[in-house]
Amino acid sequence: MNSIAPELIAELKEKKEPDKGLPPLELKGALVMRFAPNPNGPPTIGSARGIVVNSEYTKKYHGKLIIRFDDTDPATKRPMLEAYDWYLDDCEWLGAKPDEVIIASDRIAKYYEVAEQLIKKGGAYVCFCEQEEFKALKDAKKACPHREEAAEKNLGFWKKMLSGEYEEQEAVLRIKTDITHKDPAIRDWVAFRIIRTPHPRPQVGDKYVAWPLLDFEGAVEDHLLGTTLIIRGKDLTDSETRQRYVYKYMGWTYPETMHWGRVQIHEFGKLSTSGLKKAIAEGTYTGWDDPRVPTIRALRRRGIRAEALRKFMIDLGLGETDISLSLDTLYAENRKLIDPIANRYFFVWNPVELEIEGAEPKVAKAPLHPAKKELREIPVGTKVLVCQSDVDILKEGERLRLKDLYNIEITGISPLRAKFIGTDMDLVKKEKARIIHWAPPDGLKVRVLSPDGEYTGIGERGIEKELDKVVQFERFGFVRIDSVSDVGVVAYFTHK
RNA sequence: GCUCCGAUAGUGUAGCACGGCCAAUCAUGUCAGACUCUCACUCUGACGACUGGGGUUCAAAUCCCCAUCGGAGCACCA
Repeated sequence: MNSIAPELIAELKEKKEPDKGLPPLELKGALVMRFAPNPNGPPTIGSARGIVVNSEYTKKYHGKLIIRFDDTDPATKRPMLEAYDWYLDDCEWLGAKPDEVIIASDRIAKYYEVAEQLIKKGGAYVCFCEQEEFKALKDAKKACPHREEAAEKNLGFWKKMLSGEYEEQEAVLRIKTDITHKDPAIRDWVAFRIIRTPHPRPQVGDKYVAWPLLDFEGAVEDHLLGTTLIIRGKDLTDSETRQRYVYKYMGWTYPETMHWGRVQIHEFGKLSTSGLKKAIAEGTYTGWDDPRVPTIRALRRRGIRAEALRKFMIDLGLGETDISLSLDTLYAENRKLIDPIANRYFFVWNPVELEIEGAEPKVAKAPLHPAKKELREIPVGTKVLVCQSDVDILKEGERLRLKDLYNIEITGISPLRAKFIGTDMDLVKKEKARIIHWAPPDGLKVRVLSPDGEYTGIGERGIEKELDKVVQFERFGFVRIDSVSDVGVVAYFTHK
């Protein structure tokens, strides 16, 4: 076979190895995609999926990527002023710099225009029903009295809505769908409501009282922006059916859509943006980049590479099933990137002093990285620090190796004492003695902030030169050196 | 309750549009071993799945039906 038709073999192989990760797209024309967050908090790991998947497709198919801030709720999901920049910053970090940035609250007038046209076409009406009253009617597949009002009259009501003559809850603009639609979620949905709370953006402030809901704002924007493909969470699947009514009235073409299921991360559980906001305000977390928090900022601070996060997200694919995953895979991905470049250092947490008899002061030499020749030098006297967790399993008389230093025999547990017994590696090779790491008593104070708490101890000198770099604390894990000061070094735990 | 959607190893995923190349891919995980002056890395090996039941067919992970389980929407949130 190989000799008669090698190209067939190649073709078969190609079929067997389709695009790993994201499914290929069947495009009819140019690709325009958007990522549309509400900036009511910083981008989370969940946002990263949207950012990465959208950008991956637009990169692959030479499309256009738009980031659109859906910030049309000044009250319930109130936008956070800093978050706009955080999104742009994290997008850029993730290699997803958008071609265009749109802020919905700057474009309210455009939504008003469409609303007016819809009213004129008889596709929308101002409804004065109380919420429960309308729900009862809707559930019974019955129209409310306002539904049949003439377009002219509705136009008048609409103008009053805009000029602030109605209070909150008093009037809404509804899109006329099919009041008997088999799915109650579709029946005459709300497009605009009154909100008296000023918008946090000073450019907008109290300029408007009639605010569009997401389904309306998104419908208009996706048309205006020329979006050709929408990928979003499956919680928004019904939006498509609702929005299609607007598109039908206006004679627009609806974009293609794809949806993904909910993602839950084991390590973080069910943390909502509002829940996090509260926990931060209460001081449970130190901020939006606390290592225990599922934001992109936190991962960055911990030394996770954008490349690893991208691959992680792409490998998830686009399933509609809800998924529940562990960050282990992300860590494994990241480890592949940082292990070859991270320098190695000793860090002793919960240090215990160990006095060594018969040891001459010397300078220990250890490789900066196991694959490289460069050495780091650590001056040692007759005392070293070792981890409490190593001491816990130590027995008197045990012989062991202090890594890159020399061999000792334990002569006492408390206080901890040992005697120098040589430098020969045979102790490890023939006697299978344990090797533990250590630090000089006059080393650097180090604090490591990790998702499961804080570790404090002493690290060898040299760590202070690695500011902002990811290093490996041997037998501990990878950390990013976050700050270096007189009081010591602060590191953020990356992963094992 | 009404309306949609989904289900492949512990986890995530490929395969499903067009049934046979599938005793099912890849990654991660776990365990064992090799290497190593780290419990890291690397290498080797092992473990582990088509939700269940019917049907169609020579042939079903793939098509059809039912059941079960899971999720989403039914907001003047996004």
